[in-house]
Amino acid sequence: MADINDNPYLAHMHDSSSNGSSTGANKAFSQLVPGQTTAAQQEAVEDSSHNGLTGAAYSSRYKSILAKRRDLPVNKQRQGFLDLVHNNQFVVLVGETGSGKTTQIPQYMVYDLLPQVEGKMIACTQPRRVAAMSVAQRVSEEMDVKLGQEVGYSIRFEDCTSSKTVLKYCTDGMLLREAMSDNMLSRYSAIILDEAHERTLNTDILMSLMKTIALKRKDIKIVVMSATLDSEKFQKYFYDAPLLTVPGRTFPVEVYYTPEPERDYLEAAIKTALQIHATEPEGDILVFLTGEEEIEEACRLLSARGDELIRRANCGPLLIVPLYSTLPPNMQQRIFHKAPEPRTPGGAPGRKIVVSTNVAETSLTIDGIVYVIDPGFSKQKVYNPRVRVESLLVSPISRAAAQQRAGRAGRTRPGKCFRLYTEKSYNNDLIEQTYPEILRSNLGSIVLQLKKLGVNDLVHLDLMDPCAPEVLMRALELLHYLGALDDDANLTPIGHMISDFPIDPQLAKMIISAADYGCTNEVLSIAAMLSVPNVFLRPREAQRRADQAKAEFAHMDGDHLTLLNVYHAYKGCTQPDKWCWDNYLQYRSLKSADSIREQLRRVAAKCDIPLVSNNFSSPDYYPNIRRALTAGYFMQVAHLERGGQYLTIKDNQLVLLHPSSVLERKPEWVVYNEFVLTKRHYIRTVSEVRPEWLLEIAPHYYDLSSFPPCEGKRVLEKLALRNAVVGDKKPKKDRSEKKEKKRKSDKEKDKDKDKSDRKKRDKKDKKDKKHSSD
DNA sequence: GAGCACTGC
Repeated sequence: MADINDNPYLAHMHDSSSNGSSTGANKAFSQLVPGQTTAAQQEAVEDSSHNGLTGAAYSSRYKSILAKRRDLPVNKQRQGFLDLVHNNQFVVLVGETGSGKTTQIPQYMVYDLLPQVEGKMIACTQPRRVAAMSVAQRVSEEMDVKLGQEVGYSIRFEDCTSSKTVLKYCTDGMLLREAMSDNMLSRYSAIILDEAHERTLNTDILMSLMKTIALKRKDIKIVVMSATLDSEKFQKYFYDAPLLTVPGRTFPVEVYYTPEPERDYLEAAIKTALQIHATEPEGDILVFLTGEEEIEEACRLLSARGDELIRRANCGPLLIVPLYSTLPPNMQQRIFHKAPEPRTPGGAPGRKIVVSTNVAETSLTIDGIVYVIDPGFSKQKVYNPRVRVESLLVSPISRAAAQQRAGRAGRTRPGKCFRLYTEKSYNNDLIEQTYPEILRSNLGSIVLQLKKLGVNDLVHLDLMDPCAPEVLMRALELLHYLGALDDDANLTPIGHMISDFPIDPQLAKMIISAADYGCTNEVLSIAAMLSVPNVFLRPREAQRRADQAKAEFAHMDGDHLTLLNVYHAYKGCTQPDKWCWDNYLQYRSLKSADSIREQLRRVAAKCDIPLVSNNFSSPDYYPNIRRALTAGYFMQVAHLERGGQYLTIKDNQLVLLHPSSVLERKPEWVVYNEFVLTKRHYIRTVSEVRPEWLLEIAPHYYDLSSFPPCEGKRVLEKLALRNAVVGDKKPKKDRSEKKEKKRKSDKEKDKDKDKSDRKKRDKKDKKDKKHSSD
């Protein structure tokens, strides 16, 4: 291998390590019997002078918080909850906003199961990291312990727990990862799944997993908590589990509908907002729109027309604030600013208008909102398994989402919600619930995780909403081509490794293959850069300057190597935030790429993947990186046809290079990272590849007999023919090719073997699919 | 010659 000093991409590399351990004596809650406590007993322990977990005297703050906790709606049902938990393995709990379920229920479980005595922890999952962190912080205060000791949290990049931890808040993805190495979750005596109504991919998988675990572990308790009244579905799914309903603590919200459908919801939203400002009493406004562009447009119009209103109608001043996730953090902070003061003392009050995407629906809470304007749309992810493309579509929201939006008006006092659609439309056109994510996603990564979790029969996988068989087939097909699954759909050694990486399977395959080409260091950086939101900024007012800045990083072989250049330059600069600003780069994305790279590096090291680089001056330095790309993304290749347009391989989709690509010269063969479906079909993040690599690296996929006719096929055929003629003279073949060859010949042999029914069915499905995609 | 709802490991 090369001298590391030759390679500018490695200048940043350094090791890091962390360690921490501590022990402490616990005093048992001597009068309590695990799994048989009463509310009165629990309260007596809480009321005593000393903390049973730490042995220390309770602080005065503890006592004042305790009084407030006793006042929460959920506390009135403490005994009822304990009765249900004692007599059932599964309990479903529906609690609206303000019920206190997220903070209190896990504590009741601690007092009931006494994890400090029994040696098994209690986990409470959250869909989002911030929630896991902030709730753990709050609960550690309520229990009068130091965060990270008895009460902690565990999220990606941060494990804030210790050997003393008895209650752990974590993201559902984190618990799922843990289950991959401990299939029975044997460290836990209870799992509490919070926000289950959101039906995120990870929650759905966890729920299914909990059913399997519960069958084999009669000692584990499972509480599923949700905020909606859609409880019957949850009860039924969990073997007719009992239900506990806890009222919330919010203010009433009056809902208004438009008498006629609105033709232009953007215009209607702006009009409504200004009308509220002119006629309604003090209180801030929250407007829900679908995306960045729409929001910026609305803010421009609002501020122009607002100014006019202020001049002509003597209204109060306006503070107009856009809100979407890619907005820089300092701009996001503006949502917490106070509404402006009247222009003159005693004049018309000022008002804040927040124009937001869905972030304000669940992730972010803005205090002081009294009026909500809901046009009834949001951008939603949809997955089309036929073309294997996930895309974002503006779609009508569900009734549940509409209720959630309306609820945002009643957090501090009674509010009003203006729906820009008719009541009839609300009742007849909107669906009850948003389709769960699992029905709208590519499942490649999920199927692999399930395999790792020990789920072998995916067809009969017990999900709350079973996914479409075609989506499963697509996932199995992808994993099979990547070499992650064998012909019996069992995990291969490579599959085990891929599943250890918390990224798309193609990306993981790319990293693993990079070892064959001596360039794991570089490919790790590229994989990290591909795992974060777009790093290139292009503000409307500085597009040319932004493009020039980007051109400085451009690599002639394509966008992947351009990303490598950016990452390297980022690591080499002294003032990263300023440097990013000067170069029109998203600092947040680069920082996050850096953490992800470190995580991937650790996983790679754990898998014994050598961390290596080629000699930087070698002519093969860059081609080898692109070979590794090909090893992961050989299924996402496009060929330039004579008409000057690209056709994707096998699917024969007409696509264009995305205008953001640095590739101006249209190479004949390209791999792409992403298929973007908007007004046109684009391929984004694209690099040139050699056709002979395709045949070498993925001969099982580039089996030309199964190819639909196209120009690209003819090129490959000629190439294959030539290879066959000169084949014997070519002594050196790379390792991965040999491996693939062997796999393929095994596959041929396998065809003659006796097969199980399921396997036959799988094969048949595959064949059918091939026909349909022709 | 264009877009990027939102999470998460």
